[in-house]
Amino acid sequence: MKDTPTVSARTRVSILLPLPLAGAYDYAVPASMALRPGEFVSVPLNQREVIGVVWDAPAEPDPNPVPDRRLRPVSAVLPAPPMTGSLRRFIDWVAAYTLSPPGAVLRMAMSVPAALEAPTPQAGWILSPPGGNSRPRITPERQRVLDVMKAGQVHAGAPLAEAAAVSLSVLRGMAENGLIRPALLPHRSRFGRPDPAHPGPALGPEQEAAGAALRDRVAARAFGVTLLTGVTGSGKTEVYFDAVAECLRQGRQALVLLPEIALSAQWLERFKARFGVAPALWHSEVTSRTRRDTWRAVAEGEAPVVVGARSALFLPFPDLGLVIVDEEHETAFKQEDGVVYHARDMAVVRARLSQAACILVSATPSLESLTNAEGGRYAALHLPSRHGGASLPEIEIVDLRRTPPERGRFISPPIVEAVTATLGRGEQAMLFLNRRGYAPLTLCRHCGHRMRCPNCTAWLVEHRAQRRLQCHHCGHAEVPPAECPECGTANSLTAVGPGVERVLEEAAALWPDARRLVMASDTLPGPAAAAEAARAIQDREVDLIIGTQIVAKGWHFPHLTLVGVVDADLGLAGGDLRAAERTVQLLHQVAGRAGRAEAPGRVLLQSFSPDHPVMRALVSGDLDAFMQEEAAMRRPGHWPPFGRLAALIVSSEEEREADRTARDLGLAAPGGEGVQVLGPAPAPLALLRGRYRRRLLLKTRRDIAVQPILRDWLARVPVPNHVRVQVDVDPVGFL
DNA sequence: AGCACGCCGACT
DNA sequence: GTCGGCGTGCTC
Repeated sequence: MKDTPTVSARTRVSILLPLPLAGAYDYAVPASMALRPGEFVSVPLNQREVIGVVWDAPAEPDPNPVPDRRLRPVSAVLPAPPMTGSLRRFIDWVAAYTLSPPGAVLRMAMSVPAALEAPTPQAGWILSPPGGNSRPRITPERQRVLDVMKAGQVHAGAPLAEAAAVSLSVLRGMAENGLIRPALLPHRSRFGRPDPAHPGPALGPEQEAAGAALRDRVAARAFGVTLLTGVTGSGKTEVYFDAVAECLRQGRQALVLLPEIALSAQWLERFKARFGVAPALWHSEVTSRTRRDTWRAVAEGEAPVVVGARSALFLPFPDLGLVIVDEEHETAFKQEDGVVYHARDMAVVRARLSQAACILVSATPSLESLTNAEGGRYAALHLPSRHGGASLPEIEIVDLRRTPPERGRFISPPIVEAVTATLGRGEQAMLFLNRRGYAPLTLCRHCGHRMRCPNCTAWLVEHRAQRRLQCHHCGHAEVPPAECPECGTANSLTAVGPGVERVLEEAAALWPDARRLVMASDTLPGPAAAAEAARAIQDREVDLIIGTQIVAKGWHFPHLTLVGVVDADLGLAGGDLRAAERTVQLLHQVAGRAGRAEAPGRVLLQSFSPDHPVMRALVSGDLDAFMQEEAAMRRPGHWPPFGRLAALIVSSEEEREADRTARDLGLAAPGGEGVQVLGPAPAPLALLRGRYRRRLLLKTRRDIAVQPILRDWLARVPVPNHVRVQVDVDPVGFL
C-alpha cells in the first residue's frame, strides 16, 4: 500500500485580492478545504481579513516564490457562487490591456462585499401538521389566520397578519401553541422574468429584417460584433430588443450598457412595454440593498436582463449571451479615474470571452466602429429611415456674422422668430447650449482680472441661481465677491459669455408666457428628476426646453419641432483629435430630438463658420461622407483608429517634480520603426485639483501593441514618491 | 486599500 | 512626560 499523498504541491493556491497589488498572493489550503478557481475566500493579510478569489495558477511559475513555511492558511470559503472562468479571464485581460494591477480590476467585480455573505433567509410561518395532542383555543383572530393560510405553504409574517387583520403577536401566540410553525420562505427573486413573447410595438419591414439578422447572431451562441446604425428615430431600440428576446429564448443573460443610466427613464418605459417587466438596473445611484440583491441575482442567473452603466461589465453573469452598447459613440463610456478603460471596447472583449453576441448601436457611430465594420471585423446593419413615417428635421445654419444677436444677447433674430412661430403653433421648442451655469467667465471691467480656480487651470463658472462661482473640475466654489479681488474696484465684475441659465434669462424676456424648463446635470439631480422632466415635456406642461448635452440623449419628445443651437462652434475649439467628430455626433443627436412624430422638425445652428466641414455635414445630413473625410485625415499620420495611442499623465503637487519626471520619461522614450513619442508638454489641464500635470503621448502603428513598450519604458524610469504616472491606453478627449 | 510603525507638536 | 498628527512601507 502506498503512502498517503503528501500535501505539498496541492496545498498552495493563488488568491487574487481586490487591492492594487502587483499580482495574486499564495496561500496554504487547510487539509479539510477543497478549493476550485473562482471560489470567494476569506484570507489573512497583515493584521486583517480580506476577501479574495481563488485565481488560476500562473502560466509561468514565480521564480522566487514565498516558501511554503511562510504561507498563511485560507480562513474560509464564502457561500457565494464562484466567479466564472470567463469573468476571471476578463479581469486579467482588462488589467493587462490598461496596465492596471489585476487586483484593482477585481475590485470593480467585487463592489458589493455584502453580496458574498449567505443571503439572510426570510422567515415566515407554515401550518402545523394536524393531529397534535394539545387543543389550543381558536379565537376569531386565530381562525381568520387559519382561513388565510394554505396548507404546506410558507407565508411571510407581515402580509399574513395584514390579510387576516390581526397583529403579529397573534402569530407568535399561535406558534407557541403549536398551531403554526416558523419556516423559511422559498427564495423568491425580486426580479421579474422579461417575457420574450410579450406583445410589443409593431415593427416596420426594415426593422423586422434587421431584427431577424440580430436574432440569428444571438441564436448562433458564438462571439460576433454587429454595428447597428440608423438615423435618429429609426427604431434601433426596438430592433435590438428583438435580439434581447432571442437571448432570453436561448436561456442566456443579456446586458445593455447605456451612457447615462440616470437619464434613461424613457428607455425603461420602452423595455417594459416590450417585455412586460422592468430589467435589473445597475449604476452608481442604486442603493446598497438593491445593489446586493442585484449582484446576487445576476450571479445566480435570476436577473435575465441587466441594464447599466459601464461598471455593469464586471457583474458576475454565469451565462452571458448578449452585450449591447447603446449610443456607442458616447465618450461617457470612457472611465477616466482608477482603472482607465473604455466600456465600449471592453464590452466587445467581455462578449468574446463569454461566447456572446455583441451589438454596438448608434445613429452617429464612432470612426473606430465604422472602420471595424468597413474592415469586415464587425457585421453592419443600417436602418435608413425614421419609424412611423416621420421625416428627418431640416437643418439650417444661422450665420452669426450676418444676423448677430442684439448687443449683450445670444439668441439671433432668425431663432427668435422661429421659436415665436413654433410656440404660436402650440408646438414645443428647444434651445441647446452645452454649457452649465450663467456665464463661463467672470472678469473685472476695470483691471481685466479673471476669476479662476485656485486648484485648476480653469475659469470659475458663475451659477447665478445659487450665487456661486464654481469650478467644474474640482469641488471649489465661492460666493461672487463684491469687489475685484485684484484691484479692489466695487461692482466691476461682469459675466462674459452665455451658459444655459443666461439663455433662460434671455428666453424669459423674449417669451414671458412660455413655460420654460432647464435640463442640465445640475438641475436634474438623479433619475427621478430626469424622469419627471421627461414626463412634463411629453404631457405638454412645458413649451420651451433649455438644455445642455443631456438633452441630446435618446429622448423622444413627440411635440418638439424646433431646436435652436446657441453655439454650434463650441466643441470645435482646442486641438482635440476628435473635436470635429464629436461635434457632428452631438449636434446631430440634438437635431434628432426635433420632429419625431407627424409634424416636421426644424433645426437652426448658430455659427461663425458656416463653411466649416462640420456645419456642411450637418446641413447636408451626409455624415458618411464626413466620416470618410475624417478617416482620410487621420490615416496618413497613423492617428486612431489607424494607429494606437497611449498617454502618460505625470502629476505632482510640486510643479518642478512633475516637470523633472516628465523630462526623465521623455529622455528614456522608446523609439524605432512605427513608434513615436510626443512631449512632454503641459497636460490640457496643466493644474487639476492642486496637482501639476504633464503629458507624454506614445503613438504606434496599428500592428504594434503599446503595452509591452509602455511596461518597458516605465520600468526604466524611477518615479519619486509624490509623483504619479497615470497610464491611459486609447485616450479620448483632450488630445 | 488598510494597518502598523515612526517621528514631531500641544495637552492632562 | 504621553496623545495623536499623518508620512512610509508592507502585506502570500
